[in-house]
Amino acid sequence: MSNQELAKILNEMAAFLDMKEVEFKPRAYEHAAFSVQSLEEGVDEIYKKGGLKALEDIPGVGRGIAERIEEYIKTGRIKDYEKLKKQFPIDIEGLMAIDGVGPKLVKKLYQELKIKNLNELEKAAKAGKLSKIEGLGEKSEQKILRGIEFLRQSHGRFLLGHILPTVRKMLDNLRVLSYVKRAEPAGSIRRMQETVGDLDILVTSDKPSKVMEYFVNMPEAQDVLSSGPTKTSVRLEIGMDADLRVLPPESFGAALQYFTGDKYHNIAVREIAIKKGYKLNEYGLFKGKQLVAGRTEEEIYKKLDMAWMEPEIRTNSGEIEASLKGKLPKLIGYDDLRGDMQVQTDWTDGENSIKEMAEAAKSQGLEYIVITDHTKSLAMAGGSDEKKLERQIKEIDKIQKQISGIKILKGAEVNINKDGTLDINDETLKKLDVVGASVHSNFNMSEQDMTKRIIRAMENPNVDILFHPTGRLIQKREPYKVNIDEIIKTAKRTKTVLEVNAYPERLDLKDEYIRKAVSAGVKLAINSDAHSVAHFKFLEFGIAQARRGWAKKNDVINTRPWQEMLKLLK
DNA sequence: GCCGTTTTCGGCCCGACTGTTTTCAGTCG
Repeated sequence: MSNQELAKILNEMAAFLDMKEVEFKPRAYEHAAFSVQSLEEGVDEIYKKGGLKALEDIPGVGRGIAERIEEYIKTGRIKDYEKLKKQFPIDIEGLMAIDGVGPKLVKKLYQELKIKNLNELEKAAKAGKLSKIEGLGEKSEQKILRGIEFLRQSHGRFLLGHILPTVRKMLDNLRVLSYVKRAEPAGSIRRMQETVGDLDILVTSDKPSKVMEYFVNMPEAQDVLSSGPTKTSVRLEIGMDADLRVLPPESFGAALQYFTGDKYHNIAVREIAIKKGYKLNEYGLFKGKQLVAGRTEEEIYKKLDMAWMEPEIRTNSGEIEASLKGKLPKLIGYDDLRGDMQVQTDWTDGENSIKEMAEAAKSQGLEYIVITDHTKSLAMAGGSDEKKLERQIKEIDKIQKQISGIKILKGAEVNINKDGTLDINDETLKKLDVVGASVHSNFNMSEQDMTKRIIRAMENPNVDILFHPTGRLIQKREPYKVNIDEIIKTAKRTKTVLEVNAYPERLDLKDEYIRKAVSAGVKLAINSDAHSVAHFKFLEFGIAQARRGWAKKNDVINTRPWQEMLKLLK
Protein backbone atom coordinates (compact mmCIF):
# COMPACT_ATOMS: atom_id res chain seq x y z
CA MET A 1 0.00 0.00 0.00
CA SER A 2 1.12 3.56 -0.59
CA ASN A 3 -0.03 7.12 0.03
CA GLN A 4 -0.58 7.34 -3.72
CA GLU A 5 -3.07 4.46 -3.72
CA LEU A 6 -4.86 5.75 -0.66
CA ALA A 7 -5.13 9.24 -2.17
CA LYS A 8 -6.62 7.72 -5.30
CA ILE A 9 -9.28 5.94 -3.27
CA LEU A 10 -10.11 9.08 -1.31
CA ASN A 11 -10.38 11.05 -4.54
CA GLU A 12 -12.69 8.43 -6.01
CA MET A 13 -14.81 8.52 -2.87
CA ALA A 14 -15.07 12.28 -3.29
CA ALA A 15 -16.26 11.82 -6.86
CA PHE A 16 -18.81 9.14 -5.90
CA LEU A 17 -20.17 11.39 -3.16
CA ASP A 18 -20.41 14.20 -5.71
CA MET A 19 -22.45 11.89 -7.93
CA LYS A 20 -24.78 11.25 -5.02
CA GLU A 21 -25.03 15.01 -4.59
CA VAL A 22 -23.87 14.79 -1.01
CA GLU A 23 -22.93 18.25 0.21
CA PHE A 24 -19.49 19.24 1.52
CA LYS A 25 -18.17 15.73 2.09
CA PRO A 26 -16.68 15.53 -1.40
CA ARG A 27 -14.49 18.56 -0.70
CA ALA A 28 -13.46 17.04 2.63
CA TYR A 29 -12.36 13.82 0.92
CA GLU A 30 -10.53 15.72 -1.80
CA HIS A 31 -8.70 17.76 0.77
CA ALA A 32 -7.68 14.66 2.69
CA ALA A 33 -6.55 12.98 -0.54
CA PHE A 34 -4.33 15.91 -1.41
CA SER A 35 -2.78 15.97 2.05
CA VAL A 36 -2.09 12.25 1.96
CA GLN A 37 -0.51 12.59 -1.46
CA SER A 38 1.89 15.27 -0.33
CA LEU A 39 2.96 13.60 2.90
CA GLU A 40 6.65 12.92 3.24
CA GLU A 41 6.03 9.86 5.35
CA GLY A 42 3.87 6.82 4.59
CA VAL A 43 0.50 6.81 6.35
CA ASP A 44 1.33 3.32 7.66
CA GLU A 45 4.48 4.75 9.27
CA ILE A 46 2.51 7.59 10.81
CA TYR A 47 -0.09 5.17 12.11
CA LYS A 48 2.54 2.85 13.51
CA LYS A 49 4.15 5.69 15.43
CA GLY A 50 1.14 7.61 16.70
CA GLY A 51 -2.02 5.62 15.98
CA LEU A 52 -5.35 7.20 15.14
CA LYS A 53 -4.37 10.47 16.83
CA ALA A 54 -1.39 10.94 14.54
CA LEU A 55 -3.56 10.33 11.48
CA GLU A 56 -5.94 13.04 12.70
CA ASP A 57 -3.02 15.47 12.74
CA ILE A 58 -2.83 15.24 8.94
CA PRO A 59 -4.47 18.42 7.60
CA GLY A 60 -8.00 17.72 6.38
CA VAL A 61 -8.15 14.38 8.16
CA GLY A 62 -10.50 14.20 11.13
CA ARG A 63 -11.93 11.34 13.13
CA GLY A 64 -14.03 9.94 10.28
CA ILE A 65 -11.38 9.75 7.56
CA ALA A 66 -8.70 8.73 10.07
CA GLU A 67 -10.79 5.67 10.93
CA ARG A 68 -11.11 4.80 7.27
CA ILE A 69 -7.36 5.15 6.80
CA GLU A 70 -6.88 2.89 9.80
CA GLU A 71 -9.21 0.35 8.25
CA TYR A 72 -7.23 0.57 5.02
CA ILE A 73 -3.91 0.02 6.80
CA LYS A 74 -5.26 -2.92 8.81
CA THR A 75 -7.35 -4.69 6.16
CA GLY A 76 -6.23 -3.22 2.85
CA ARG A 77 -9.81 -2.16 2.13
CA ILE A 78 -12.29 0.56 2.96
CA LYS A 79 -15.83 -0.77 3.24
CA ASP A 80 -17.50 2.56 2.49
CA TYR A 81 -15.43 2.82 -0.68
CA GLU A 82 -16.43 -0.66 -1.75
CA LYS A 83 -20.07 0.15 -1.08
CA LEU A 84 -19.84 3.18 -3.32
CA LYS A 85 -17.98 1.22 -5.95
CA LYS A 86 -20.71 -1.43 -5.91
CA GLN A 87 -23.34 1.23 -6.38
CA PHE A 88 -21.37 2.73 -9.29
CA PRO A 89 -19.13 0.02 -10.78
CA ILE A 90 -17.32 2.47 -13.03
CA ASP A 91 -13.84 3.79 -13.76
CA ILE A 92 -14.61 7.21 -12.38
CA GLU A 93 -11.03 8.43 -12.39
CA GLY A 94 -10.59 7.54 -16.05
CA LEU A 95 -13.85 9.16 -17.09
CA MET A 96 -13.27 12.35 -15.14
CA ALA A 97 -9.85 12.72 -16.71
CA ILE A 98 -11.69 13.82 -19.86
CA ASP A 99 -11.93 17.57 -20.21
CA GLY A 100 -15.48 18.71 -19.46
CA VAL A 101 -16.54 15.51 -17.76
CA GLY A 102 -17.36 15.80 -14.08
CA PRO A 103 -19.22 13.66 -11.56
CA LYS A 104 -22.70 14.78 -12.58
CA LEU A 105 -22.11 13.86 -16.18
CA VAL A 106 -20.57 10.53 -15.22
CA LYS A 107 -23.72 9.79 -13.26
CA LYS A 108 -25.98 10.69 -16.14
CA LEU A 109 -23.94 8.57 -18.56
CA TYR A 110 -24.12 5.60 -16.26
CA GLN A 111 -27.83 5.91 -15.58
CA GLU A 112 -28.87 6.54 -19.18
CA LEU A 113 -26.40 4.43 -21.14
CA LYS A 114 -24.67 2.16 -18.60
CA ILE A 115 -21.31 3.71 -19.55
CA LYS A 116 -18.58 2.53 -17.20
CA ASN A 117 -15.26 3.44 -18.84
CA LEU A 118 -13.47 5.39 -21.55
CA ASN A 119 -13.92 2.78 -24.26
CA GLU A 120 -17.67 2.52 -23.73
CA LEU A 121 -17.94 6.29 -23.69
CA GLU A 122 -16.03 6.60 -26.92
CA LYS A 123 -18.21 3.97 -28.59
CA ALA A 124 -21.44 5.65 -27.46
CA ALA A 125 -20.20 9.07 -28.58
CA LYS A 126 -19.20 7.75 -32.00
CA ALA A 127 -22.61 6.11 -32.35
CA GLY A 128 -24.27 9.47 -31.63
CA LYS A 129 -25.95 8.21 -28.51
CA LEU A 130 -24.76 10.98 -26.22
CA SER A 131 -26.50 13.80 -28.06
CA LYS A 132 -29.82 12.03 -27.48
CA ILE A 133 -29.51 12.46 -23.72
CA GLU A 134 -31.38 15.40 -22.24
CA GLY A 135 -29.05 18.23 -21.37
CA LEU A 136 -26.42 17.14 -23.88
CA GLY A 137 -26.19 17.94 -27.56
CA GLU A 138 -24.03 17.61 -30.65
CA LYS A 139 -21.36 19.92 -29.28
CA SER A 140 -20.99 18.07 -26.00
CA GLU A 141 -20.64 14.79 -27.88
CA GLN A 142 -17.90 16.18 -30.12
CA LYS A 143 -16.15 17.80 -27.17
CA ILE A 144 -16.05 14.48 -25.34
CA LEU A 145 -14.63 12.73 -28.39
CA ARG A 146 -11.93 15.35 -28.75
CA GLY A 147 -11.22 15.07 -25.02
CA ILE A 148 -10.71 11.31 -25.27
CA GLU A 149 -8.43 11.72 -28.26
CA PHE A 150 -6.33 14.35 -26.49
CA LEU A 151 -6.05 12.27 -23.37
CA ARG A 152 -4.78 9.30 -25.32
CA GLN A 153 -2.22 11.39 -27.18
CA SER A 154 -0.52 13.19 -24.37
CA HIS A 155 -1.83 12.26 -20.97
CA GLY A 156 -2.83 15.90 -20.97
CA ARG A 157 0.42 17.31 -19.63
CA PHE A 158 3.59 18.66 -21.21
CA LEU A 159 7.16 18.83 -20.02
CA LEU A 160 8.10 22.36 -19.00
CA GLY A 161 11.34 22.13 -20.95
CA HIS A 162 9.48 21.19 -24.12
CA ILE A 163 6.93 23.98 -24.13
CA LEU A 164 8.65 26.93 -22.44
CA PRO A 165 10.43 28.19 -25.58
CA THR A 166 7.11 28.38 -27.48
CA VAL A 167 5.43 30.07 -24.55
CA ARG A 168 8.16 32.68 -24.28
CA LYS A 169 7.94 33.45 -27.97
CA MET A 170 4.17 33.94 -27.71
CA LEU A 171 4.63 36.26 -24.75
CA ASP A 172 7.25 38.30 -26.60
CA ASN A 173 4.90 38.66 -29.55
CA LEU A 174 2.10 39.84 -27.28
CA ARG A 175 4.33 42.35 -25.51
CA VAL A 176 5.32 44.17 -28.68
CA LEU A 177 1.69 44.91 -29.61
CA SER A 178 0.97 48.62 -29.17
CA TYR A 179 -2.30 47.93 -27.34
CA VAL A 180 -0.78 45.48 -24.84
CA LYS A 181 0.71 47.09 -21.75
CA ARG A 182 1.78 44.01 -19.83
CA ALA A 183 1.69 40.28 -20.55
CA GLU A 184 2.74 37.74 -17.95
CA PRO A 185 2.36 33.99 -17.61
CA ALA A 186 0.70 32.65 -14.48
CA GLY A 187 -0.27 29.17 -13.31
CA SER A 188 2.06 26.18 -13.41
CA ILE A 189 4.37 27.90 -15.92
CA ARG A 190 5.08 30.74 -13.50
CA ARG A 191 5.53 28.18 -10.75
CA MET A 192 7.95 26.38 -13.11
CA GLN A 193 6.40 23.00 -12.40
CA GLU A 194 8.05 20.02 -14.06
CA THR A 195 4.97 19.42 -16.20
CA VAL A 196 2.35 21.88 -17.34
CA GLY A 197 -1.30 21.15 -18.09
CA ASP A 198 -2.21 24.42 -19.74
CA LEU A 199 -1.03 27.97 -20.12
CA ASP A 200 -2.47 31.05 -18.40
CA ILE A 201 -1.53 34.43 -19.80
CA LEU A 202 -2.57 37.69 -18.14
CA VAL A 203 -2.63 40.94 -20.06
CA THR A 204 -3.48 44.55 -19.39
CA SER A 205 -4.80 46.53 -22.29
CA ASP A 206 -7.17 49.38 -23.06
CA LYS A 207 -8.38 47.50 -26.14
CA PRO A 208 -9.37 44.05 -24.83
CA SER A 209 -11.26 43.04 -27.96
CA LYS A 210 -8.18 43.69 -30.12
CA VAL A 211 -6.07 41.50 -27.86
CA MET A 212 -8.63 38.71 -28.10
CA GLU A 213 -8.73 39.08 -31.86
CA TYR A 214 -4.93 38.87 -32.06
CA PHE A 215 -4.87 35.86 -29.76
CA VAL A 216 -7.33 33.70 -31.68
CA ASN A 217 -5.60 34.56 -34.97
CA MET A 218 -1.96 34.16 -33.94
CA PRO A 219 -0.07 31.43 -35.81
CA GLU A 220 0.36 29.26 -32.71
CA ALA A 221 -3.42 29.00 -32.18
CA GLN A 222 -5.08 26.04 -33.83
CA ASP A 223 -8.63 26.03 -32.42
CA VAL A 224 -10.71 28.50 -30.48
CA LEU A 225 -12.25 26.74 -27.50
CA SER A 226 -14.13 29.69 -26.03
CA SER A 227 -14.09 33.42 -26.39
CA GLY A 228 -15.53 36.17 -24.22
CA PRO A 229 -14.79 39.79 -23.38
CA THR A 230 -12.37 38.99 -20.53
CA LYS A 231 -11.30 35.41 -21.19
CA THR A 232 -10.41 33.49 -24.32
CA SER A 233 -9.18 29.91 -24.62
CA VAL A 234 -7.41 28.39 -27.59
CA ARG A 235 -5.75 25.08 -28.32
CA LEU A 236 -2.19 25.67 -29.47
CA GLU A 237 -0.50 23.82 -32.29
CA ILE A 238 1.77 22.13 -29.76
CA GLY A 239 -1.37 20.50 -28.33
CA MET A 240 -1.63 22.55 -25.19
CA ASP A 241 -4.55 24.79 -24.24
CA ALA A 242 -3.89 28.45 -23.50
CA ASP A 243 -6.14 30.88 -21.62
CA LEU A 244 -5.77 34.60 -22.08
CA ARG A 245 -7.33 37.06 -19.65
CA VAL A 246 -7.43 40.81 -20.06
CA LEU A 247 -7.49 42.87 -16.88
CA PRO A 248 -7.48 46.51 -15.82
CA PRO A 249 -4.10 47.63 -14.39
CA GLU A 250 -5.53 48.10 -10.91
CA SER A 251 -6.35 44.38 -10.86
CA PHE A 252 -3.23 43.01 -12.48
CA GLY A 253 -1.46 42.03 -9.26
CA ALA A 254 -4.63 40.46 -7.94
CA ALA A 255 -4.98 38.38 -11.08
CA LEU A 256 -1.33 37.34 -10.97
CA GLN A 257 -1.81 36.28 -7.37
CA TYR A 258 -5.07 34.50 -8.13
CA PHE A 259 -3.79 32.53 -11.12
CA THR A 260 -0.26 31.73 -9.93
CA GLY A 261 -0.68 29.84 -6.69
CA ASP A 262 -2.02 26.33 -6.95
CA LYS A 263 -5.56 25.66 -5.76
CA TYR A 264 -4.48 24.93 -2.21
CA HIS A 265 -2.34 28.03 -1.85
CA ASN A 266 -5.24 30.15 -3.09
CA ILE A 267 -7.78 28.58 -0.78
CA ALA A 268 -5.50 29.20 2.17
CA VAL A 269 -4.82 32.83 1.21
CA ARG A 270 -8.51 33.55 0.61
CA GLU A 271 -9.37 32.09 3.97
CA ILE A 272 -6.85 34.40 5.61
CA ALA A 273 -8.43 37.31 3.71
CA ILE A 274 -11.89 36.35 4.96
CA LYS A 275 -10.69 36.15 8.54
CA LYS A 276 -9.33 39.66 8.25
CA GLY A 277 -12.67 40.88 6.91
CA TYR A 278 -11.73 41.02 3.23
CA LYS A 279 -12.80 39.29 0.08
CA LEU A 280 -10.08 38.27 -2.39
CA ASN A 281 -10.72 37.49 -6.03
CA GLU A 282 -8.91 38.00 -9.34
CA TYR A 283 -9.93 41.68 -9.38
CA GLY A 284 -8.52 42.63 -6.04
CA LEU A 285 -8.70 42.57 -2.29
CA PHE A 286 -11.99 44.15 -1.20
CA LYS A 287 -13.36 45.54 2.03
CA GLY A 288 -17.07 45.47 1.29
CA LYS A 289 -17.16 46.98 -2.20
CA GLN A 290 -14.03 49.03 -1.65
CA LEU A 291 -10.90 47.93 -3.52
CA VAL A 292 -8.03 48.09 -1.04
CA ALA A 293 -5.25 46.35 -3.02
CA GLY A 294 -4.81 44.81 -6.46
CA ARG A 295 -2.19 46.57 -8.55
CA THR A 296 0.64 44.37 -7.33
CA GLU A 297 0.94 41.03 -5.56
CA GLU A 298 3.11 42.61 -2.90
CA GLU A 299 0.43 45.07 -1.75
CA ILE A 300 -2.14 42.28 -1.47
CA TYR A 301 0.09 40.01 0.59
CA LYS A 302 1.13 43.01 2.69
CA LYS A 303 -2.49 43.84 3.57
CA LEU A 304 -2.80 40.26 4.75
CA ASP A 305 0.36 40.64 6.89
CA MET A 306 2.20 38.23 4.61
CA ALA A 307 5.56 38.54 2.90
CA TRP A 308 5.56 38.08 -0.89
CA MET A 309 6.33 34.49 -1.83
CA GLU A 310 8.30 33.19 -4.80
CA PRO A 311 5.85 31.64 -7.32
CA GLU A 312 7.67 28.29 -7.29
CA ILE A 313 6.71 27.56 -3.70
CA ARG A 314 3.05 28.59 -3.79
CA THR A 315 1.59 25.16 -3.18
CA ASN A 316 0.42 25.44 0.44
CA SER A 317 3.17 23.26 1.75
CA GLY A 318 4.50 25.50 4.48
CA GLU A 319 5.08 28.75 2.59
CA ILE A 320 1.95 30.40 4.02
CA GLU A 321 3.05 29.83 7.60
CA ALA A 322 6.62 30.87 6.80
CA SER A 323 5.35 34.02 5.11
CA LEU A 324 3.14 34.96 8.07
CA LYS A 325 6.09 34.51 10.41
CA GLY A 326 8.54 36.29 8.09
CA LYS A 327 10.61 33.10 7.88
CA LEU A 328 10.67 32.45 4.13
CA PRO A 329 13.95 31.01 2.83
CA LYS A 330 15.99 33.01 0.35
CA LEU A 331 15.88 30.59 -2.57
CA ILE A 332 18.75 30.00 -4.95
CA GLY A 333 18.52 32.50 -7.82
CA TYR A 334 18.44 31.82 -11.56
CA ASP A 335 21.84 33.53 -11.95
CA ASP A 336 23.59 31.80 -9.08
CA LEU A 337 25.23 28.85 -10.87
CA ARG A 338 28.91 29.20 -11.77
CA GLY A 339 29.56 25.75 -13.13
CA ASP A 340 27.99 22.65 -14.62
CA MET A 341 29.15 19.35 -13.19
CA GLN A 342 27.71 16.85 -15.65
CA VAL A 343 28.67 17.31 -19.29
CA GLN A 344 28.99 14.58 -21.95
CA THR A 345 31.06 14.96 -25.11
CA ASP A 346 31.67 13.12 -28.39
CA TRP A 347 34.10 10.90 -26.52
CA THR A 348 30.97 8.91 -25.68
CA ASP A 349 27.32 9.72 -26.45
CA GLY A 350 27.54 13.52 -26.62
CA GLU A 351 27.12 15.48 -29.85
CA ASN A 352 29.99 17.93 -29.46
CA SER A 353 33.71 17.98 -28.69
CA ILE A 354 35.23 18.95 -25.36
CA LYS A 355 36.28 22.29 -26.79
CA GLU A 356 32.85 23.03 -28.27
CA MET A 357 31.16 22.22 -25.01
CA ALA A 358 33.58 24.43 -23.08
CA GLU A 359 33.01 27.34 -25.44
CA ALA A 360 29.25 26.96 -25.30
CA ALA A 361 29.33 26.88 -21.50
CA LYS A 362 31.50 29.98 -21.44
CA SER A 363 29.17 31.90 -23.72
CA GLN A 364 26.31 30.99 -21.40
CA GLY A 365 28.23 32.69 -18.58
CA LEU A 366 29.56 29.63 -16.78
CA GLU A 367 33.00 29.68 -15.15
CA TYR A 368 33.67 25.94 -15.27
CA ILE A 369 32.40 22.58 -16.50
CA VAL A 370 33.20 19.03 -15.51
CA ILE A 371 33.57 16.58 -18.39
CA THR A 372 31.76 13.45 -17.30
CA ASP A 373 31.61 10.94 -20.12
CA HIS A 374 30.14 7.50 -19.55
CA THR A 375 32.29 4.57 -18.53
CA LYS A 376 32.81 1.14 -20.01
CA SER A 377 29.88 -0.94 -18.87
CA LEU A 378 27.63 1.43 -20.78
CA ALA A 379 28.73 -0.15 -24.02
CA MET A 380 25.94 1.42 -26.07
CA ALA A 381 27.38 4.86 -25.34
CA GLY A 382 30.97 3.78 -26.10
CA GLY A 383 31.88 4.20 -22.44
CA SER A 384 35.48 4.86 -21.46
CA ASP A 385 37.74 2.32 -19.82
CA GLU A 386 40.73 3.28 -17.64
CA LYS A 387 43.02 3.80 -20.61
CA LYS A 388 40.57 6.00 -22.48
CA LEU A 389 40.01 8.08 -19.33
CA GLU A 390 43.76 8.62 -18.97
CA ARG A 391 43.91 9.77 -22.59
CA GLN A 392 40.97 12.11 -22.03
CA ILE A 393 42.73 13.66 -19.01
CA LYS A 394 45.69 14.52 -21.24
CA GLU A 395 43.40 15.83 -23.96
CA ILE A 396 41.65 18.16 -21.50
CA ASP A 397 45.03 19.54 -20.38
CA LYS A 398 45.80 20.28 -24.01
CA ILE A 399 42.46 21.98 -24.71
CA GLN A 400 42.65 24.00 -21.51
CA LYS A 401 45.79 25.67 -22.90
CA GLN A 402 43.91 26.70 -26.03
CA ILE A 403 40.94 28.28 -24.28
CA SER A 404 40.67 30.90 -21.58
CA GLY A 405 37.85 32.18 -19.43
CA ILE A 406 36.54 28.75 -18.57
CA LYS A 407 37.98 25.97 -16.42
CA ILE A 408 37.55 22.45 -17.73
CA LEU A 409 37.58 19.93 -14.91
CA LYS A 410 38.15 16.21 -15.36
CA GLY A 411 35.46 13.80 -14.35
CA ALA A 412 33.42 10.77 -15.32
CA GLU A 413 29.91 9.39 -15.02
CA VAL A 414 30.82 6.02 -13.56
CA ASN A 415 28.39 3.12 -13.60
CA ILE A 416 27.31 1.51 -10.37
CA ASN A 417 27.45 -2.26 -10.92
CA LYS A 418 24.73 -4.55 -9.67
CA ASP A 419 26.63 -5.23 -6.45
CA GLY A 420 27.43 -1.58 -5.75
CA THR A 421 31.02 -1.68 -7.02
CA LEU A 422 32.08 0.68 -9.81
CA ASP A 423 33.19 -0.14 -13.36
CA ILE A 424 36.41 1.93 -13.10
CA ASN A 425 39.20 1.15 -10.68
CA ASP A 426 39.93 3.43 -7.72
CA GLU A 427 43.44 4.25 -8.88
CA THR A 428 42.08 5.91 -12.03
CA LEU A 429 39.20 7.58 -10.19
CA LYS A 430 41.71 9.28 -7.89
CA LYS A 431 43.18 11.12 -10.87
CA LEU A 432 39.86 12.80 -11.65
CA ASP A 433 38.68 16.11 -10.16
CA VAL A 434 35.07 14.98 -9.87
CA VAL A 435 33.50 11.52 -9.91
CA GLY A 436 29.79 11.12 -10.47
CA ALA A 437 28.24 7.69 -10.05
CA SER A 438 24.92 6.53 -11.41
CA VAL A 439 22.69 3.53 -12.05
CA HIS A 440 22.21 2.64 -15.71
CA SER A 441 21.40 -1.04 -15.54
CA ASN A 442 19.43 -3.61 -13.54
CA PHE A 443 16.59 -1.23 -12.77
CA ASN A 444 14.28 -3.95 -11.54
CA MET A 445 15.86 -4.79 -8.23
CA SER A 446 14.01 -4.87 -4.93
CA GLU A 447 14.03 -1.64 -2.94
CA GLN A 448 16.27 -3.23 -0.36
CA ASP A 449 18.84 -4.45 -2.87
CA MET A 450 18.83 -1.22 -4.88
CA THR A 451 19.29 0.85 -1.74
CA LYS A 452 22.18 -1.33 -0.60
CA ARG A 453 23.74 -1.14 -4.06
CA ILE A 454 23.66 2.66 -4.16
CA ILE A 455 24.81 3.07 -0.56
CA ARG A 456 27.83 0.91 -1.27
CA ALA A 457 28.76 3.17 -4.19
CA MET A 458 28.32 6.29 -2.07
CA GLU A 459 30.66 4.82 0.53
CA ASN A 460 33.47 4.76 -2.02
CA PRO A 461 35.75 7.68 -1.02
CA ASN A 462 36.23 8.59 -4.69
CA VAL A 463 32.54 9.07 -5.43
CA ASP A 464 31.70 12.76 -5.06
CA ILE A 465 28.20 12.99 -6.52
CA LEU A 466 25.31 10.60 -6.99
CA PHE A 467 23.94 11.44 -10.44
CA HIS A 468 20.16 11.37 -11.16
CA PRO A 469 19.53 9.56 -7.88
CA THR A 470 16.17 7.91 -8.67
CA GLY A 471 16.51 7.17 -12.39
CA ARG A 472 13.06 8.34 -13.40
CA LEU A 473 12.09 9.60 -16.85
CA ILE A 474 9.02 11.77 -16.52
CA GLN A 475 5.95 10.29 -18.26
CA LYS A 476 8.13 7.47 -19.56
CA ARG A 477 9.79 5.47 -16.82
CA GLU A 478 9.04 5.11 -13.15
CA PRO A 479 11.93 5.72 -10.74
CA TYR A 480 13.64 2.53 -9.65
CA LYS A 481 12.66 1.38 -6.19
CA VAL A 482 14.97 2.95 -3.66
CA ASN A 483 14.68 4.13 -0.07
CA ILE A 484 15.33 7.82 -0.48
CA ASP A 485 15.57 8.48 3.25
CA GLU A 486 18.42 5.98 3.51
CA ILE A 487 20.13 7.60 0.51
CA ILE A 488 19.86 11.03 2.12
CA LYS A 489 21.18 9.69 5.42
CA THR A 490 24.10 8.08 3.62
CA ALA A 491 24.80 11.26 1.67
CA LYS A 492 25.08 13.15 4.94
CA ARG A 493 27.31 10.52 6.54
CA THR A 494 29.64 10.04 3.57
CA LYS A 495 29.58 13.68 2.37
CA THR A 496 28.27 12.58 -1.00
CA VAL A 497 26.59 15.32 -3.02
CA LEU A 498 23.17 14.57 -4.53
CA GLU A 499 22.48 15.76 -8.03
CA VAL A 500 19.53 17.77 -9.20
CA ASN A 501 19.64 16.70 -12.81
CA ALA A 502 18.16 19.48 -14.92
CA TYR A 503 17.45 17.45 -18.05
CA PRO A 504 13.72 18.12 -18.73
CA GLU A 505 12.79 14.42 -18.79
CA ARG A 506 14.70 13.68 -15.61
CA LEU A 507 14.47 16.54 -13.08
CA ASP A 508 15.89 14.09 -10.62
CA LEU A 509 15.91 14.60 -7.58
CA LYS A 510 12.34 15.75 -7.52
CA ASP A 511 11.23 18.69 -5.41
CA GLU A 512 10.00 16.87 -2.31
CA TYR A 513 13.26 14.89 -2.10
CA ILE A 514 15.29 18.07 -2.55
CA ARG A 515 13.43 19.53 0.38
CA LYS A 516 14.24 16.48 2.48
CA ALA A 517 17.90 16.59 1.48
CA VAL A 518 18.16 20.31 2.22
CA SER A 519 16.63 19.95 5.65
CA ALA A 520 19.01 17.05 6.35
CA GLY A 521 21.94 19.33 5.50
CA VAL A 522 22.96 17.39 2.38
CA LYS A 523 24.69 19.33 -0.41
CA LEU A 524 23.30 19.43 -3.95
CA ALA A 525 24.74 19.98 -7.42
CA ILE A 526 22.49 21.28 -10.21
CA ASN A 527 23.72 19.88 -13.54
CA SER A 528 22.43 20.04 -17.10
CA ASP A 529 23.56 16.54 -18.15
CA ALA A 530 24.28 18.29 -21.46
CA HIS A 531 24.72 16.00 -24.45
CA SER A 532 25.04 18.93 -26.86
CA VAL A 533 25.94 22.61 -26.82
CA ALA A 534 22.21 23.47 -26.76
CA HIS A 535 21.64 21.70 -23.47
CA PHE A 536 23.30 24.12 -21.07
CA LYS A 537 20.05 26.06 -21.07
CA PHE A 538 18.44 23.18 -19.19
CA LEU A 539 20.17 24.43 -16.05
CA GLU A 540 17.26 26.81 -15.62
CA PHE A 541 14.90 23.87 -15.07
CA GLY A 542 17.21 22.36 -12.49
CA ILE A 543 17.32 25.67 -10.64
CA ALA A 544 13.52 25.85 -10.76
CA GLN A 545 13.36 22.33 -9.38
CA ALA A 546 15.73 23.27 -6.56
CA ARG A 547 13.68 26.37 -5.81
CA ARG A 548 10.54 24.26 -5.59
CA GLY A 549 12.47 22.15 -3.10
CA TRP A 550 13.26 25.25 -1.01
CA ALA A 551 17.01 25.06 -1.75
CA LYS A 552 19.17 28.07 -0.98
CA LYS A 553 22.31 29.18 -2.79
CA ASN A 554 24.41 27.77 -0.02
CA ASP A 555 22.90 24.28 -0.43
CA VAL A 556 24.22 23.98 -3.99
CA ILE A 557 27.96 23.46 -4.41
CA ASN A 558 28.26 24.67 -7.99
CA THR A 559 27.20 28.16 -6.97
CA ARG A 560 30.79 28.54 -5.76
CA PRO A 561 34.00 29.23 -7.69
CA TRP A 562 35.60 25.97 -8.80
CA GLN A 563 38.45 26.06 -6.31
CA GLU A 564 35.99 26.39 -3.41
CA MET A 565 33.62 23.85 -4.92
CA LEU A 566 36.40 21.23 -5.09
CA LYS A 567 37.09 21.69 -1.38
CA LEU A 568 33.52 20.59 -0.64
CA LEU A 569 34.05 17.23 -2.33
CA LYS A 570 35.44 14.17 -0.61
C1' DG B 1 -16.53 15.23 6.95
C1' DC B 2 -13.57 19.01 8.70
C1' DC B 3 -12.58 22.91 11.48
C1' DG B 4 -12.23 26.91 15.12
C1' DT B 5 -8.05 34.57 18.08
C1' DT B 6 -15.52 35.16 14.84
C1' DT B 7 -17.55 29.20 16.38
C1' DT B 8 -17.56 22.30 19.63
C1' DC B 9 -22.22 24.37 15.79
C1' DG B 10 -22.69 26.10 11.56
C1' DG B 11 -20.31 27.35 8.18
C1' DC B 12 -17.42 25.44 4.04
C1' DC B 13 -13.22 29.99 -2.20
C1' DC B 14 -15.13 32.24 -6.17
C1' DG B 15 -16.04 33.83 -10.78
C1' DA B 16 -16.17 32.83 -16.07
C1' DC B 17 -17.85 30.37 -19.81
C1' DT B 18 -20.49 26.71 -22.36
C1' DG B 19 -24.28 24.34 -23.85
C1' DT B 20 -28.68 23.71 -23.69
C1' DT B 21 -31.61 26.23 -22.14
C1' DT B 22 -35.49 30.45 -21.76
C1' DT B 23 -32.94 31.02 -16.32
C1' DC B 24 -29.27 27.78 -15.12
C1' DA B 25 -26.47 23.51 -14.05
C1' DG B 26 -22.05 21.77 -14.77
C1' DT B 27 -17.23 22.22 -15.19
C1' DC B 28 -12.97 24.41 -14.68
C1' DG B 29 -9.06 26.61 -12.63
